[in-house]
Amino acid sequence: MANKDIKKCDCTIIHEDVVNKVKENMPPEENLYDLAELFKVFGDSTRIRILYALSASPMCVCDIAALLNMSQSAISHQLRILKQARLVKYKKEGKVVYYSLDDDHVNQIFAHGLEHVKE
Amino acid sequence: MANKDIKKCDCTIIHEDVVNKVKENMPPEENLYDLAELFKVFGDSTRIRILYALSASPMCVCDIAALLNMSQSAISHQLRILKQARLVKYKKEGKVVYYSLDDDHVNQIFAHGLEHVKE
DNA sequence: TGTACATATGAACAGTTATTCATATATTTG
DNA sequence: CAAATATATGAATAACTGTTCATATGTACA
Repeated sequence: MANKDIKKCDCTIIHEDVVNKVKENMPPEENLYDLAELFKVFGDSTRIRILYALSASPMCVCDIAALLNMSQSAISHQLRILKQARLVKYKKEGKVVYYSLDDDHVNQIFAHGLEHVKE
Repeated sequence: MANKDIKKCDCTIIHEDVVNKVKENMPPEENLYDLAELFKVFGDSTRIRILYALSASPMCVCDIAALLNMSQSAISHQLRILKQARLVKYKKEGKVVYYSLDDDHVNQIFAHGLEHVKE
């Protein structure tokens, strides 16, 4: 019953008890999918640099482009992705759009990630 | 001088002071690159599910494949990536290879990520 | 109203990536 | 040694992604 959708795997289930127990405690598929989507956003050095920059100060698009030495268009595209992931927010002042971090978790996720990387 | 490599950006630097200050406080390019590489590993739902499963219990390759209803080969390929990122370790016992989490940060990164996703 | 400028966006292209398939390696057991 | 089984791996392919280029949108100001 608990195994009814185990079929694609081409090998014997060696420890059925372990598999079933772990399966019971797995979070909903959807949560893990969303989590992967979130980390996918962090998984690009341009976006990481944008987030890091914004954690220091809100900035407009041109400033970010200048800071990272990249085209305005490239930055704008990436900001859209960060916006969709609710990681940055923006405030329009005339022609200029100021972006800033939208979430406290960002810094904490960063911190733990950096610990890992530095070891 | 601080601006010597600002050239690719096709727009005016609106707030040079902000840009320069943020630039001074940016971590080394290399660290941010490594950080992005780490998150890239988390940015796939198969790998996320493997990590989550292993956080519940060490498992062998066949068990993981059965649990996730995927081919042994696909799991093995992903385990190699997780191994290279030093996120999982393994112990060989006869024919069977047991994988387990290799890092405490994993759980903490997970936790903060889930907080974000659930909001 | 027209020009300049900050930002956004769609299409295209190049590079990357996850899975599959076939097969190799290694270990156990008969 | 031969057969069975657990795992690893290389090649191929399909899908995805980041940047560029061209252009559109929207605002300020002369």
